[in-house]
Amino acid sequence: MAKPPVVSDPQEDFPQWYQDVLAKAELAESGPARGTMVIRPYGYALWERIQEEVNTRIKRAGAENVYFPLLIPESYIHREAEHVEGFSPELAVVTVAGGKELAEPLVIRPTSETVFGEHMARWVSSYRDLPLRLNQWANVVRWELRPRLFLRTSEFLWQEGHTAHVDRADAAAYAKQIHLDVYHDFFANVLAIPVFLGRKTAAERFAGAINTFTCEGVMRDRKALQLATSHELGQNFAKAFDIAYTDPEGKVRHAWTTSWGSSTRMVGGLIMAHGDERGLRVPPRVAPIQTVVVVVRDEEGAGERAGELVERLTALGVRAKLDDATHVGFGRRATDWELKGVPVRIDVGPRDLKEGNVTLGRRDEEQSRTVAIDEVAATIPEILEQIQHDMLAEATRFRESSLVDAATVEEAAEAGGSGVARIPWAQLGVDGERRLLDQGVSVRCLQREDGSLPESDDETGLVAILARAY
RNA sequence: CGGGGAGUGGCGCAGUCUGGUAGCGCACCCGGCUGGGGGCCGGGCGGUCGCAGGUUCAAAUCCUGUCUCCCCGACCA
Repeated sequence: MAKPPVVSDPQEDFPQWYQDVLAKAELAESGPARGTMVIRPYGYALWERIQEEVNTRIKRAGAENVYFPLLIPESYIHREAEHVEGFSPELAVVTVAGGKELAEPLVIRPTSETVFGEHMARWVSSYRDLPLRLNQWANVVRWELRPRLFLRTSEFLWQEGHTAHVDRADAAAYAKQIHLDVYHDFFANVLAIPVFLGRKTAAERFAGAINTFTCEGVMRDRKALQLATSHELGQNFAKAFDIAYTDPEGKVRHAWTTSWGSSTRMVGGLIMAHGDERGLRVPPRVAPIQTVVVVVRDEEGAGERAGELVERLTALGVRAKLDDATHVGFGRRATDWELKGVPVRIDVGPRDLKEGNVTLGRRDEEQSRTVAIDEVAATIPEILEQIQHDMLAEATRFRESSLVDAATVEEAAEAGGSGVARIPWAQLGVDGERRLLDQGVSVRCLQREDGSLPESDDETGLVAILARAY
């Protein structure tokens, strides 16, 4: 009856636990080229759900999807000084094609500000063309020194938004809107991950940005993970690529641009924020399979009744799946669904069926219970919502328990080394930031006392959120 | 680039110090029993021990060279 442990203890050895979950829940494995990743069907199903939810929110925020090329002329990258400096070391470059040395090397996009800039410049000529709000789903390549599956792979999948606006205020407002209405909303309400919202310090900012907003999640090992960022690019790229428009007074002005992105790293974040000693736990709203109906043994019409149950659940809008692979032992299948983190499991077998019952178990609870087969389907939507709610509440409690208010830089170093520390930014300062970085503790973001997004780094009363990060 | 470690059936490992017929677990194949939490019993397939050279009657094991991979750090969504 006991549920056997199937992955290593997350308390003991978190990296090992993470590897185990990736392998045993069949999420992903390393690809042939260094730092690349093969995403397996179940891992990709999670990604597809994430994509769907993020994409819906992006469209709601008024951006349209487009597709830009993978290969970028090297000269593009060089047009924005900070941008080149930031990305040069991690570029993969194509120098030979069609059997010949290329006149100009092509870089594999590490991000697409430059190509977007080049084309946005052609599409914008009047203030009436603005704002121009574009997004693309694509793969990018950054030759990282130390890859980790999902968290930092050389090639990864992401969504990158690129927009152009008439002035600074409009660009800033949009970056903020995306940050709150797309990213923050998605993390809180779908992934059930409470995030720290804030601005990056100058040291941590995106190459070429004048401001970077970030969402920082806290993982089960109390390290921080940057889950999404939104950048105000000022006029840096607009000037480099000549994105200019004529205003109502007939004056030609450079636009103000933004960019924002979230990646397959979110899958890693999902695993590390919610996983436990039995594997992955997936919040119902993002779960590709919300309820699995397991045929224990196909006797007493269990197979048929289970099939009917799946149909009823599907009709109720539940993403349900039938597991009638009775040639595989029950224990094996139960463990596999648990590893994959399916929120609800219903076992249909001859023993319970004689009484007209089935067994219902929540992935986030130990005990399962016996319920009438005729009534179980109708209760599932509400149970799923309850699980969604409970998982966010639990993650929020965990985050609060990881957070320590530090009075001194020394205290902050101590607390940030093993959890998350909060200290007034005025007290830490750029010098303190540099000192902590030597100890592996970085400023994850600057935020207001109440946790909201500051308008600028110079606001008084800002606090710095400190932690070790992935 | 700095610091550690590992290369042995498909996967994970032991054996190396102290040379002497290549082993274990998982997976796989066959048969049977099982079946409400990774089943049990029996039988079987599969490896010239990363590569090259050397020492020796004899090398996974000792020596020399070489290649590859992993982990920690620097870089980062």
